[in-house]
Amino acid sequence: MPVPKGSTIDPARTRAAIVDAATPLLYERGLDGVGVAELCARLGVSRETLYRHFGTKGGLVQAVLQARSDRVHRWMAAAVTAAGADPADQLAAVFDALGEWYREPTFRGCAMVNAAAQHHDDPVRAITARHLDRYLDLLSGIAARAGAADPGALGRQLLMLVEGATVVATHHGAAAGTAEQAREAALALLAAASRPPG
Amino acid sequence: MPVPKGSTIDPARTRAAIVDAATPLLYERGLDGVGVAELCARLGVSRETLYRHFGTKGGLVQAVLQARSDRVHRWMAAAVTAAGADPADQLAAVFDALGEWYREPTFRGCAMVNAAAQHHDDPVRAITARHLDRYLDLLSGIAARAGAADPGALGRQLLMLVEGATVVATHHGAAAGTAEQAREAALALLAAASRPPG
DNA sequence: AGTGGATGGTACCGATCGGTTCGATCAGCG
DNA sequence: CGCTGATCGAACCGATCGGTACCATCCACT
Repeated sequence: MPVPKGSTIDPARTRAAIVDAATPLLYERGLDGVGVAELCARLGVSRETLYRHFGTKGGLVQAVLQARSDRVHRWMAAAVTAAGADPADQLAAVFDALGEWYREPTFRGCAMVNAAAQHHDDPVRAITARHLDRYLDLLSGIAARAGAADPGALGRQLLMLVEGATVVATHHGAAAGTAEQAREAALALLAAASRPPG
Repeated sequence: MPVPKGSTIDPARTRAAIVDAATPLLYERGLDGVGVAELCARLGVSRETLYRHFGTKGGLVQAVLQARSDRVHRWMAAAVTAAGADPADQLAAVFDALGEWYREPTFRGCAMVNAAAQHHDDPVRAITARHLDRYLDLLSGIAARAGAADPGALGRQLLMLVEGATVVATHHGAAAGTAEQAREAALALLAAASRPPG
């Protein structure tokens, strides 16, 4: 039964379509860079439908950010698991995936960082903070499997490389091998931390 | 002669005062988060004066960003020169300075990254790109003095740590020793690159 | 004292913003 | 068929936006 009881057209499908269509537009032009009018026009959706599903523009923004965070996380997790069991290979896979992202013509930096730079208020910050937390979990897990003495600290250092590489790639173009340099730095840190000190 | 020929009140002084007063406000609330009306009210400046000096709000934004970039660069350069001749000490001084910044209650992330996230258009991007370039020059110089095989590549890796640490500090609070972890990572990369491979 | 440029204060402009409302339309279920 | 609810399209609202115009004021130099 593709349609839930008591309704004719599936609202959940409409909602998902709106989120999917709004995501690239809000990412490219910025959360405040595109108004509701243009948003509805590009989405092929009436104003009333948008407000009935999300209540406010901020609600749509939160839904878009949450969906994007989930998507990025699934993408990264898939890249890691596809890299095999070696923690170094897994870490290299993370930065290779980032390199692919940087080379996409639509790349405009980390959507979470961009969003937080604009709306340093309420619920958006919660979403971006959770996004970074999930990233940290992924990297700390790699650090732990590599036998790092302090997986949490190494994970945070690796997270800095991930976000820093994204910032540098955003501002210095994708041509230079930003992802490759970040990967080498990450592997060097991982190797140093896996080796007992002294 | 504090006053230039042919004028009564020094316009340059007024302009500098406007830039100084607008800087923290635009940094805290975002470039688009504060309107011209409130801006003038907080600055104690009439609308006409602001537009005569900067032509448009974008002109004021560019002047503010340029001034902040200059100030940050002077601050970092001073921290480096005060650290002595050892490149490792100089690099540590950079991250210690960052740590002080992160702990300031007004810290809200890198103003250049925030600005670029909002206005990914022409002149703002030029200012932020030059800001990162100057940062890169500073770090590459340290890498070169440390005898790195590829000072440019190491400089970019260190730049990633600087910007990444700033992002993490912005989203994870200043409590955790973000700057210290970044400093250790940077020193580890510097030591590894100064040592001949193999 | 008088002159002229710099400023403050304020009203005003058109445009756009986010958000609301209303009626027509359309798809599915009984 | 008739009913119900999701949707569209467009008009509309108040607020705010960046920017302009006008005038009184004020300061510094002659």
